[in-house]
This record gives sequence, C-alpha cells and structure tokens, in this order.
Amino acid sequence: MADSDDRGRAPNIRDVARLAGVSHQTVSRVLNDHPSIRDSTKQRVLDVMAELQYRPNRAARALVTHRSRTLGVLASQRSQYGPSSIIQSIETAAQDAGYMVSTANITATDEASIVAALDHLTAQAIDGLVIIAPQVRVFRALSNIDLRVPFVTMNTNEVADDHAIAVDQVAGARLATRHLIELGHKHIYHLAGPQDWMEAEARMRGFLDEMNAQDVRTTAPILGDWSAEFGYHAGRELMRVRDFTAIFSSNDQMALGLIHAIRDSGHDVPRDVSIVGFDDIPEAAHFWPPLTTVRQDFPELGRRCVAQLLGEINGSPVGYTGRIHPELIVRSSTGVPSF
Amino acid sequence: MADSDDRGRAPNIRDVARLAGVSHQTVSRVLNDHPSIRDSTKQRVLDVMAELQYRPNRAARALVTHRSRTLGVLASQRSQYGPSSIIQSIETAAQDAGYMVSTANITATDEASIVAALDHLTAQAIDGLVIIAPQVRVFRALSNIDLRVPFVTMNTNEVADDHAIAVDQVAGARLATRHLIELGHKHIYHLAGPQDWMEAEARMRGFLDEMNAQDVRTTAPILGDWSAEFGYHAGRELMRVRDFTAIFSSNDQMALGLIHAIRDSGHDVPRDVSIVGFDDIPEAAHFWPPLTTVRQDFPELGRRCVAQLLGEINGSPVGYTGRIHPELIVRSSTGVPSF
DNA sequence: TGGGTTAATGTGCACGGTCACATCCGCGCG
DNA sequence: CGCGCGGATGTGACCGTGCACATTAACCCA
Repeated sequence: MADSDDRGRAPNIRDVARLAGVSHQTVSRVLNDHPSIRDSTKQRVLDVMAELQYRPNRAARALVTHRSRTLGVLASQRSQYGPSSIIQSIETAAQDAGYMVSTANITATDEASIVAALDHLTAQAIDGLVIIAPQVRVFRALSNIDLRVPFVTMNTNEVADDHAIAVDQVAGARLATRHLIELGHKHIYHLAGPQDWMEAEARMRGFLDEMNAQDVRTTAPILGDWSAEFGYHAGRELMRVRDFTAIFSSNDQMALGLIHAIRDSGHDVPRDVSIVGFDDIPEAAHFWPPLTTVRQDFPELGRRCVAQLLGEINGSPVGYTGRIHPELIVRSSTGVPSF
Repeated sequence: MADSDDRGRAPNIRDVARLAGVSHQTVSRVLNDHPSIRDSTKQRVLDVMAELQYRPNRAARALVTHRSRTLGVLASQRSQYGPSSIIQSIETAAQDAGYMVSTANITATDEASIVAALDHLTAQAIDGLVIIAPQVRVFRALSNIDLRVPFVTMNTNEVADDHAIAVDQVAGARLATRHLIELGHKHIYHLAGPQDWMEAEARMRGFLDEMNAQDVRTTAPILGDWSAEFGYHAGRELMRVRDFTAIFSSNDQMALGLIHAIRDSGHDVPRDVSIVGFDDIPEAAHFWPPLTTVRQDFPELGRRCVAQLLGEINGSPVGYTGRIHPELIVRSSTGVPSF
C-alpha cells in the first residue's frame, strides 16, 4: 500500500517513466522529439502516456524554459468585423503552432487604459505580442514599457518597420478612389476613420494620393469613428449641401450609415450618390444597394503575424514577405454620376 | 563580485526578500495579501518590488497552486457580432478578476474538430471553461472528455442545468412574435438558426409558443445558418409564394438578407412584409429600413459567466441569479399588414 | 513568575518539467 | 587489444513560488 497511489493527482513524467521502465529524462526526450531515442523505447513510453492519459504540465515547462507558449493580442473594438476576424485568424494560426492566445482589450483611449492592458499582457509572460489596435497612442505607450518580447503590428507606414505586417491600405484606398474617378466622378468626399488609427490614416492617404494623381479636385476628408451611427449623421450633414456625387468611406459600417442618411434625405444610391466602403464585411453584399467595397485577406494576415512572431521567438526571423494586396469588389452602390 | 549579479535574469521573490531584509515567505505573504503582516514590513517589501520592477512568475505559481488563473472559451463563428461581443465581455470581466482568457475556435462542425478544440484548451490547464458555441454536438463531445474543471454555457433548456447562464431566448422570441401578432399579422414565418444551436432552438420554441398562445396558424420554420447570404436565398424562395405578411428572423444578419431579397423581388419592407430580427447589432439601426429587433445584454452575460465560474473555482458557487431578459427594439421594419 | 495564546516571521520541501553532465555499451580501427 | 567515439539512457540540480510546520516575540491572565 505504499506505492501505486493514484489519489486524484495527475500523472507526471516520473509516473510515466516508472511504468515504462525508463528514467524521467527519457520520457522528457520523447516529449521533445529528441533524435537519439530508440524507436522501441519511444513507443513504449507513448503507450504508457496514452494509458495514463498523461498531459504535460505547461506551467512546469514554462518555469524552466522561460517560454509560456502564449501570444498576446492587444485589441480594441473587437466586436467589430475587422478586428474580430483578425483575432480569429491569429488564434487559428497560433493553435496550429501549439501556442495559445491571450487577448487584452482597450476600452478607453486614454494612455492609462492602454498601459493597463499592456500590463495585463506582460504579466502573463507572453512570448510575443500582436497589436491590432494600431493607434498612435498605443505606440507611444509601447515605448514607455519595456516589453522584452517581440511584437508585430498592422503598421502601414512607408517607414520600414521590422514589426509591421503590412496590408497595403494605401493601395486599397487608391483602388476604391480610382474606381470612382473612372466612373466619371469629379466631386468625391472621403469619410475617414479616426486619425488616431494608422489604417484610417493610410486609407486617407491613399485617397488623397489617387485624387492628386488623377488631378481631381480634392476636398478635406471628414473624420469619423468607424460606426454606422457616425456615418448616418455625417451623411445628413453632407446632404444639406450636396456638392458631390460620390463618397469613399473608410469602412463598411460608416458606408451603411451614409446610405441610410442619403435615403432619409430623399435621395438614392447610386443614382444621386455613389458609395464605396472598405473591409467587405459579410453583410455588405446584402446592403441596399449591395456595397462596392475593398476586401482584405484577414486569414492571411493572421497567419503572417503568427509566422513572424514565432520566427523571432525561435531566433529564425521570417523576412519581409511583401505586402498583402486588397481587392476591389464592385457591386451596385457605385455608378456613373448623374450630373 | 560574488553577489549582486543581475545578468539579465528577472528578479524573483528571494531577490526581493534579500533587499528587503526579510524571508522569501514574507514576500510571498505580501503578494497574497496575507493578514498577519506588519504594515511597515509590507510597505518595505512593496518598495523593493517597485524598485526592482518585480513581477510574480505565473508559471511558478501555477505549478504549485495547480491554478493557472486562465479561463478557456470555446467559441465558433466568432467574427460574428454576438459571439465576439460575448467574448469581449468575458475577457473584460476576467481581466478585472486578474484572470486571463484563452480562446479556441471550432471551425468545422464535425466531432473531431470539437474534440481538438477542447483538447487545445484542456492542454492549457484552464481553471474554467465558457462555452459560447452551444451546439448539441459540443455537449456530446463534452461528455466524452473529462474536463475536470467547472464550465458554464449559454444553455436555454428548461431542464435545470447548473452550468447554464440563461438569457431568456424564449422570452425574447415571444416578444418579437407578439409584436407582429399585435400589429395584426396572421401569416408569419420564422427563419430559424441552425437547429444544432441551442439558441436557435430556443428562439424557435419561443416563436411557436407565442403563436400557439395567441392562436395564430403556424407554419413550419425555415432552418438557416445565421448568414445574410442564406437569408437572401430563403427570401427569394419565399417571395415566389408570398403567403405571409411577416417574418421573424432568428438573427439580424439573416433579416438583412431577407430584406434584400424582398426588395429584389420588387416588394417593400414593411409595406408588403414586416421583418423582425434578433441581436440588435450596431448596424441594425441603419438597415433600410431600420430593423425592429431584440436586444440582449451581452456585457451582463459575460460578467455572469465569469462570476459563476470564479465562484465554482473558489468553492463559493454563485447561485442561480435569474435569467437575463431581452428587450424589443421597435424600428421601421415592422408595420400593419397590407392585406 | 510561568504557561498558554496569538501575531509575525523563518525554514525546508514539493510542484513537474528541462538542462548539463555522467554513464554505459557496442563498434571500428590502428 | 586498448582506445576513441557516438548513440542511448540515467542522475542530480534547478527554475520561482506556496504550503506545512517551526520558531520567535509579545502579551495576557492566573
């Protein structure tokens, strides 16, 4: 009655070792795919593991290796389609690599809340960090905190940045703008996202670049907050003047609000105003009218984030793998101008 | 040169203890808010911690306490508004309690993929599990796996279930249905969600219950997949017969697809057909027409999930705190029937 | 004055892995 | 035949924390 006591305690490598007739170190080697283990021994150990339903203890492993096999994600607005899609794809890619993902959300925009979220993550002993709330403030906060781990972000600056996984937002915005110009629009507004967001800034820049390149008169963009609600109110305001025939919205939700406002003002899309969105949320195809928009490859984005991080963590950095190019999806919310 | 070597190694409680002139155990007590520590001692320790930028090592703590301070979330379709909102609220509540959250996503619907996701989570040594993909299959998979941790789910069965955090989906669906009946509709369809989902099943039941209670002729619900795309195709089919004046959709996205289809068929909402959705996604207010729908209190839901789990984990279970009652939001997609 | 009680702190070990190093064995070769 | 070598495995220490238990000081009351 001295041995073989399995009173609830989960089995550890020594239990496995004892039953397999080897040392705990041999079991550890099997776990880590060490090359010099005889096949017969390995199989015997694996059998015992299966029998005991052995599961390696991550905490113990993390304690000695100083690796938690956890990636952190700093997000904001994560109930929105873009962020949540990216998180999901990161999650999937990480899971495939045997990593877990811990997320922290920024609710307020003040620096204190950002620092708190970063604190929460660093307290988890994460091995790497993905920032999908690339607000300028976040970067400022980032520089005040010693992360001690590799991180990547959705940066879109031309400035070469080792941490940036780039979707070419500028190119996407130019695609959208060019589409409107080619239809014959001469008076185009841009409803931008919060300028605190790098994506918003990049899309706005793409818009302005293309307008200039095509020599079209540019008007100052309107700065929004990504929400349909804002799009609606901005639309109501704009329709009182009506000195334009098209609007390029920085995301689909604001585009939806715009359409709503235009119609509430007694006008029609695309007859009176053409609208282009950005993101191609699944609902965009069923807006009334179905929305012309720009699609981003979120799954690919997530995969690249994880690949880059794991590369850095394991000391074999993945080089700059080129930008991801968005795609213009033409539906019925755009047409030739009426005047 | 024998002591005071800080070659990159992160400080631990013994480092803190040495500098504070106490034992490592005293430091540990400060960390865990042990009552019998003299204030002066405690302050001295805290000062040293701040100076050293000491951070407790979670792995070491988890190793000895057998608690990872991590909650798992099993989700699916998490780029959709409902799931992602719940995840966010869970995340926030957990963060406030000093817990981290690890999510696993179910992509496929086969049992193998469910088991794989659960495996991924249990391998993380989670302390508790929230299941927000309450498909029937998940529960079947669940019974085959020995979780060994408390879990909660969004179950909505009448069957008293200790694990269920209940939003009264049935009541929400009845609210929506009653609204249509009170407007005078006699021929109402229901576009349900996948019956594999408990929410979908509960909303359908609410619909049928109310129809029976009000003695309205019931037609067999259509089984959808939550997507706007499906709503569109279902709508096109339905409009070929047109033996109804209202549709209650099990979520807002499908409702959007329905509206699109009705309009594509040359009809109008709500003039020819009234539509009610479920969820009140932020965009619903800006659909054309703005959607009448049922709102759920997601933040409260997340808080309750976490509260219940932490209660069970710490051995002081929170009792059944009553159901969360959804709210009907009346907008312009519903009106009196035209015939 | 002394024994009991409680508050405040210290001591050593356990948790479950990995790592560095030691050991053992069989084989080829000068 | 002895030596070196490399494959296969074992031994013991260590990672940073919390727990059980021991210890000390202080205080109270008979």
